[in-house]
Amino acid sequence: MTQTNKRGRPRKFDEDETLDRIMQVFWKHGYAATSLDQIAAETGLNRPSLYGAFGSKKSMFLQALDRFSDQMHVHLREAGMSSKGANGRMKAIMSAAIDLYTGRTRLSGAPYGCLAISTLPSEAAQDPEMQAALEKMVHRMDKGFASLIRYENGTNLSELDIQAKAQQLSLVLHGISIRARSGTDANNLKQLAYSAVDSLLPVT
Amino acid sequence: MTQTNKRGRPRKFDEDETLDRIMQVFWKHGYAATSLDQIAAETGLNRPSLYGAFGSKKSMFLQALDRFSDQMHVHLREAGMSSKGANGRMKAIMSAAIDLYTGRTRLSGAPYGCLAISTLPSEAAQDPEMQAALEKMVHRMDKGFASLIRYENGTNLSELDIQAKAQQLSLVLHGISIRARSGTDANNLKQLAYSAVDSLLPVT
DNA sequence: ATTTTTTTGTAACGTATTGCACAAAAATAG
DNA sequence: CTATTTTTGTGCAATACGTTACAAAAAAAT
Repeated sequence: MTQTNKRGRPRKFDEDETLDRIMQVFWKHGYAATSLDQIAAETGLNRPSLYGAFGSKKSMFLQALDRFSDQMHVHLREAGMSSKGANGRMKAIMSAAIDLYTGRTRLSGAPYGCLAISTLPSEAAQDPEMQAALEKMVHRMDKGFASLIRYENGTNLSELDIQAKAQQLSLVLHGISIRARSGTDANNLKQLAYSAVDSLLPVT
Repeated sequence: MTQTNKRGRPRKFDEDETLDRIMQVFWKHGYAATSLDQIAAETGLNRPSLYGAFGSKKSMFLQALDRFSDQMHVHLREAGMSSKGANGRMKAIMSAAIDLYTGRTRLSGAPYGCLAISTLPSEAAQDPEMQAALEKMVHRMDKGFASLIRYENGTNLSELDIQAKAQQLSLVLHGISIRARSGTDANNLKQLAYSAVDSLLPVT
């Protein structure tokens, strides 16, 4: 198996746990306004150790982003399983996303919105890698919503309509992330999200 | 009238034109990643002159933001006058906003999305003034859309529904700003926006 | 012409930044 | 026990940052 006993001096920290803390710092302050000193203070490591484990600042950020994306998708997928029908499942997903965005989840400690939507746009115009990361996040969400609609669809919608509706739902969720970051409370956001779901995926 | 002849040495630059250039720099790079040296290079002024005219970096940014907000509202209001009916006017507004977000306007030179939505979220969590600025931008858009719907409404919608629909439309436009920043082209965004308008404000 | 007021531009200050060099420390391998 | 490998932590290098001081310059006022 994965031989965990390597040669040299053992690490003092857990890589995943540290990456979670790194994620929190970027989530709060954004990319540019976060310094490696802040990260070092928050994780308990010093800069050279961070460097050795995660590479440059940008590499740290992109790794934290990947981790966020994966954890968010697990979180939303679980929420979507708790209901039946496109409308109900999508509302459950929206509710879970809003809980995440407003700091009501183990994963998120404060109402910081979506890590990607809150931090990437300000970097995207000056760095193609950041723009690509943003595009990837958006498309991943589109794909997830499309596959849900496709699965629940009673052959009523064309593939084009499915993808259009999925993009509409992503749009709404991104707007909700902005509003979460601006201070709107969770109940208010859920009302908004639910009526958007009702108009896009009526209960029939 | 406003006596433009003041006592001391005259300014070498036009304040409004300079603020427009400052706006462009923040628009592209965001707040934190923009340095005063960049602004100085782009405006042709040196840092002390910038300081004298606009105050601190944050003060510069907030002034550029106010200017953007005003110019955008003029731009959208004009677009909304060119059509009739809630559906048509809102589509015209969406189209104008997307032109602005994708750099097809005199005001915007590149597909940088909305200045506020692209830059403020990453600062909002660590600075209450930035969060307040974001909230103000969002609410101003809500109010504008609500007043259009209210004006065009045939007494069919309650005041609560009007405000809900206005918030939905803001939500959609904010999501579109994100997508513009991620590289989606204008035609694609307009299709998205138009079908959102159709589902929220049907032609009856 | 002299004074007054304002802007300009150089220069500096103090701090914060990313990234790295290097020796000490801590583990395994032989 | 010795050699090898990896991590740790101190410290530093080189630069970039926002902001302010200050003297020269340029206009109006007296």
